[in-house]
Amino acid sequence: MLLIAQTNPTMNLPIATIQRARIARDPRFDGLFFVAVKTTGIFCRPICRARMPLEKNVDYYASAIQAMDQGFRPCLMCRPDSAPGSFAWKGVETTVERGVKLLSSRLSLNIAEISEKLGISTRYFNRLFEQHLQISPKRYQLLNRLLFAKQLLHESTLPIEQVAHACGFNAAKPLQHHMKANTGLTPSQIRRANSLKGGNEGSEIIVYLSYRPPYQWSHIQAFFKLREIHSNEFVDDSSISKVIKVGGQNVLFKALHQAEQNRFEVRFLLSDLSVLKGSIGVVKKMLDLSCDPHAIASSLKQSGMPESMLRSGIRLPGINDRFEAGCRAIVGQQVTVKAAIGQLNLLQNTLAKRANPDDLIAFVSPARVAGADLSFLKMPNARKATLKAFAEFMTQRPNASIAEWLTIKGIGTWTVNYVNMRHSDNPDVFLATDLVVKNKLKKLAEQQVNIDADTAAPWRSYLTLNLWDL
DNA sequence: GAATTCCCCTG
DNA sequence: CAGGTGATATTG
Repeated sequence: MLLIAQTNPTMNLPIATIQRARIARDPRFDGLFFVAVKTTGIFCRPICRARMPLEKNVDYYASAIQAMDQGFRPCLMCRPDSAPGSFAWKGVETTVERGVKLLSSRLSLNIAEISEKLGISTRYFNRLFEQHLQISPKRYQLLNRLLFAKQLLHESTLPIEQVAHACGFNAAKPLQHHMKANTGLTPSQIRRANSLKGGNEGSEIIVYLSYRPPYQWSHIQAFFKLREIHSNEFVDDSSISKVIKVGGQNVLFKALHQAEQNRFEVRFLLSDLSVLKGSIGVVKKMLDLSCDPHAIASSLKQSGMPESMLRSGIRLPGINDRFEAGCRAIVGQQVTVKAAIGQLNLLQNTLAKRANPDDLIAFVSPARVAGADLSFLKMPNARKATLKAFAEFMTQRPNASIAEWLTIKGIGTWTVNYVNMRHSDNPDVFLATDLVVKNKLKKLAEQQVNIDADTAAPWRSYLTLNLWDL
């Protein structure tokens, strides 16, 4: 028997395909249909590791909601009730992924603290890590620390003692010891190859971050300038400054573009060196410094994008903070960039007052927005409610996956995709439903220019960006 | 490496 | 519904 409702357009699959997908536990069908077992009253995802039920005992549903409506309860192993893309949904893979991320961005945390953040025992974390990456977390962390130390020795003038602290060591000694043991060189030998001049004035730390040219600074500069939130960031012709939150701390940075050297000179103002690595990561992400412009350009050409329209060296302007990204997306629904940014500035100015009009301060916190009366904003009431619900959600579950935001009323696929494009590390987000993108594609089609978005994979974010004016 | 948890089948 | 089987994830 087949109980798939026609309400789900993806569900026009032949029954034989569904059956085969189930037997094979084919992950490509995960989320497209659900398997309900009549004998137990439990429903699962096609990938569920549980014992395979007999064909005569199963019903198929297009959605978890439908299965639950029919009286089935979600399986405790495969969690068909969780949102696709969430941590619970993706399981072990994301745990390792998050572990790697934490390990390489928070150098001062030990393995026990990381495991705790992941919600698993250190024992299991060790095993998973070893299993997937063939290296222990401890060793991975050490090499990461040394790599970062080497970078700082080369690309900053930070004293060695402070380099050690920035890498999660308690003192210079252990850094010297491990560096010598693993690279054959001591930190001061590495430092000697550094030709950078100038000290670190006060508590300011200067780091030089290079990129692969070409880099179209004018585009990313204009993009950020147009979306500037005045008390949080400052954009001028050659630099961008912003207060970011890293590891619970506020960090001010100023990234100055130095086109001749293909790099940015980045100055950080931070109270604790342990967040330096994370801060550098944020800047790299915002300015898209790791991208390979040549690979992207050739892939965009394949999609049918005319050479004349292709902006060489275009970068994806990133947003590191998830709450900020969500706010920008929600407020930006269905309105011009200008209108949206006006409201964001109003939000920031009303709820996050600065002591001194020249100071830069952090973006308003979720708690502040959740607790505020938002009637001062000029936007539809429904959108204000969404913004507030989103802020509440973020105070409760700041680490929930972005896909889970879909459960909030007023947050749909466009909003989630926009956030994914600007915040996630996946460069393959195509905003097919975006109004500007649609209009542009239509206009191009009228001029006999047909763009096949799929062939731009895995760089479809850049295709989207190229279709926007700014 | 054992114990636990969870699922599905059969009687 | 109870009892038994098999399989995987996770822990101590």
